[in-house]
Amino acid sequence: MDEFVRFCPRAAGKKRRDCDDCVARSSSFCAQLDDRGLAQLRQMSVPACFMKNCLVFEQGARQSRIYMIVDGMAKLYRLLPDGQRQVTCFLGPGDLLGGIKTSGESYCTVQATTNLEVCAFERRAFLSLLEQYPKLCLILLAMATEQINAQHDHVTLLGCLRGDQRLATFLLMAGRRLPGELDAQTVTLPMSRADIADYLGQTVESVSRVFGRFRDQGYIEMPRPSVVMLKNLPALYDLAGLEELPQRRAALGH
Amino acid sequence: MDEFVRFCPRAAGKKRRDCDDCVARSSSFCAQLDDRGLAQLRQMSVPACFMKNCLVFEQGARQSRIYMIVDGMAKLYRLLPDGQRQVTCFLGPGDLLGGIKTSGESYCTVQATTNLEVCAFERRAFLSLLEQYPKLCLILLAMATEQINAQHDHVTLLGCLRGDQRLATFLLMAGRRLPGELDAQTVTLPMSRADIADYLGQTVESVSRVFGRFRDQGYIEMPRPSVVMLKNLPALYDLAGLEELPQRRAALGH
DNA sequence: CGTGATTTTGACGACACTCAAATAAAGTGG
DNA sequence: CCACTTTATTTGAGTGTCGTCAAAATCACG
Repeated sequence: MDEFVRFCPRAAGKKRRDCDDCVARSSSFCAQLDDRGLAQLRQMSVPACFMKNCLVFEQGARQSRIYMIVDGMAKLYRLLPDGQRQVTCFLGPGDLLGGIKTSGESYCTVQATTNLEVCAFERRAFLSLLEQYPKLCLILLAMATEQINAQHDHVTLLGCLRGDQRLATFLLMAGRRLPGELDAQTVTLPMSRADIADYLGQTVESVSRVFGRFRDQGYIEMPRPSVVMLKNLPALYDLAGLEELPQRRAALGH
Repeated sequence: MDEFVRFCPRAAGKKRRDCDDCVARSSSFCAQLDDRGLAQLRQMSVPACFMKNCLVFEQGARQSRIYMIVDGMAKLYRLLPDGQRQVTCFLGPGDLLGGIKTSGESYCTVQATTNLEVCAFERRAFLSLLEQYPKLCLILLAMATEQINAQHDHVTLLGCLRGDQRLATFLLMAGRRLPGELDAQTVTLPMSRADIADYLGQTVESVSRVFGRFRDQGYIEMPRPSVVMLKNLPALYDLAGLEELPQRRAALGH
């Protein structure tokens, strides 16, 4: 446990959070374990902390641990040789960091977007638990499938949408995910404009311009850059375009 | 089995392929099963066929079957309400169609890019086999993780690269995957320009222009549009940019 | 060999990027 | 707590890339 404290001084004095108080207990794979399994999992887990901007994993490095986010947000990105960056996803409470890939090589860099509270597992111990609990494996498979769908969404966003449509989609996504009502009017963005830009495949300037246009059009208000109040949800949904699943048949080929 | 024949008349008279002759036997999850498991899997599987351009799954439809590609290529795509299309990936021999998601809802449309030979499983039977063979589940998890990585690559391609870089990446990818040597000079593209464009997030015209420029620059030769000879691999690799993993540290944040 | 679909090419316009500077916000030390 | 420094965000002007529309050339198929 000592080892983890260095990531976050505040972790030192902190009492361990009870599993029953943990978001993951109901939302993540923990929810599917029986009491014995949970006890086993808890025994092999260690609470840990990463400060904002801390690197959790680095692209190409071996990783011997797996983390589950308990609180905060992390971003996952790739760096290109020419210095460009692509943020592939933002992960929050209940999400796993480190994947399950056998090789143990990380193709992505994972960085704490906010201060991060996690539950840490030794990769090897976690894998052996997997073998004992086939059901757990199915759950991870379901989680992986969801991840794939999320990536498909992202690909579609990048491949098909204009800048304003991308940001509208992003804001609605953030509104649904972050604390607040479902009809969320106020969204607190835990990431910088640069993070958003690199997620949306655009430059900071372009993203900022769209923010400005949304403000001028009355779609949003921004008391601070990180606080966005969605004042015209219909307009944003209309822009986003990815939301409703099209029911019509493929008119292509055949 | 009757039912499957309608997809492809040619399947009717065809003798069942022996598992030992199947690409998947060595490359896909079949490789990891013991004799008993393979026998069980084989018993519950049915050979099937889809003709070129046939829809295997439709976006939003329930799917009661899972297919493994034995021969040919399929494309996976999403349709947007406005008619735009995003091809999220091309799948080949050894790849699974239909995912394992519990809901059984397909978020993507799957269409045969070439005539397709598959091995069909009832979803329910397949899932019960999963519970019997925990190891199989781990393999699927590994496959899913690979898919996620592939999607990350795609996201990065769409988010960071210019048109010429995208096509260069695509051609090299195709060269590595399709039949032919590793130093493949000649690539036979089994998909149309429209498919490539929708995969690369561009219009047919833009893609065609890049093809033309590559030809003019001597990077490639095209006896026919579907046959591309890579004449200057270094130049293409240089353009692609995604290939080499950057070893340098993140200079961001922290 | 003729027909229809795919692919290529051209001209023009819109969107997003680059570079540069101003403004606002956040962090630091007195 | 305030002035100062540093960083993040916004705004502006000019350019390049890619999309749109239209037409020609090529390819695939019967």
